[in-house]
Amino acid sequence: MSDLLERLRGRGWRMTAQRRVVAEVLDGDHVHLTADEVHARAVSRLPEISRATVYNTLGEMVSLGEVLEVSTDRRAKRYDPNAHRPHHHLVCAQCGAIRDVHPAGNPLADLPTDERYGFMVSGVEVTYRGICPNCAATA
Amino acid sequence: MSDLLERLRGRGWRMTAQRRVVAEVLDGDHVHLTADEVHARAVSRLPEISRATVYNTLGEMVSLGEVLEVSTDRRAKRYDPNAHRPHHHLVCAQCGAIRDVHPAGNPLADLPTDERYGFMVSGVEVTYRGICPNCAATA
DNA sequence: GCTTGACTTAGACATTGTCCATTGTAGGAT
DNA sequence: ATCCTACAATGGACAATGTCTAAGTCAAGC
Repeated sequence: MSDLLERLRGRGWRMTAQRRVVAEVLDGDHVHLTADEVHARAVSRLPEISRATVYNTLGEMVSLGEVLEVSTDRRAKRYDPNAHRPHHHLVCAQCGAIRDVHPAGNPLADLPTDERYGFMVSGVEVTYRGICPNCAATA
Repeated sequence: MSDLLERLRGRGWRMTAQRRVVAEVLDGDHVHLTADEVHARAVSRLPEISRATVYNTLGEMVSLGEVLEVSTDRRAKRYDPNAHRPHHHLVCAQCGAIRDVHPAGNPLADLPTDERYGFMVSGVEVTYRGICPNCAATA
C-alpha cells in the first residue's frame, strides 16, 4: 500500500508512529494537501501529534526528495507524494482543486540561450489554471 | 516615464500621492518587488504611507490587470508591472533573483484534451529555476 | 532491559496579509 | 476659490501560515 513508507524505511529513517501516520496520510495519486490538512488527518488517527512534528516531517520528506512542495495558490504550500514521476499541475481558480497533468513538449528546451541571462537552468514548473467541471456547473 | 501611472490615470483612478508613489516604485523592467519592499521604498518618498494602503493599492492594480501577482517563492507575493507583454519567470534558487523570459512554444497547446479532466483551461504559468551567474560565481 | 541520540511536544514567536473604524482628501459642483 | 461628498488612507487589531526552542520521550542497537 504505502510505497512512500517503504521508500522512507529503506533510507534508514527512524520509524515513529507520527512519521508513519504522516506518510500514510500523504499516500496516493492527485493528493495535494496543505500542512494543516495533513495535520488534521493525522490527528484523527493519532490525537496527540503536534503541528511542529507534521511540519518537520513534511520538510524532511521534501529534503529526501520523496515529496514535492507545490504552491498553486498563495495561501499555503501543498505536498505532493508523487515525486518520482515528473508532472505539472492543473488548478481550479475557483475551488482550488488540483490535478496532476503530463503535457507534451519540453519547456526547458523552449528557453533560448539568450533568454537565460547566464543562469544554470535546472528545472521548470508549469501551472495550468482554469475552472473545473464542478465549479463550471455550479456557476 | 511612468507608463503605468499614465494607464492608471486613464482609467479614471483617483490620483493620490500614495498611489502615485506606489506606481512609481513599481515601474520598470525585471521589477518584482514584494509588498513589503514596495512599502519600504514608498516610505522613503512619502514617510507616512501605511502598509494597508500599499496592500490595497497593489491589490487594485492587480484587479485592473495593470500589475501581475507572481509567487516564485512561498514567502511573499511579488508584483510585476510588466502585465501587458505575456512572459514567464526565471528564478535563482539561491538568492531569489528574478528575470522575465519569453520562451518559444505554447504550453497551452501542449496539454492534451484527455489531460484536462474537463477543466476549462484559461492560462498557464511557467517558472524556470536555476542558479544565477552571481551565485554560481560565489559558490 | 539499558543507553543514547534522535524525535516529539507545546507554545511562543515571526512573517505576511486582511479587516475595520476613523480621519483625510481629490475632484466635481457651486 | 470654496464646499461637499464619496472615495482613499491610516493604524492597529486580527488571522493564517510557518519556524524555533527547551524539555520530555522513545526507537533501535548493544
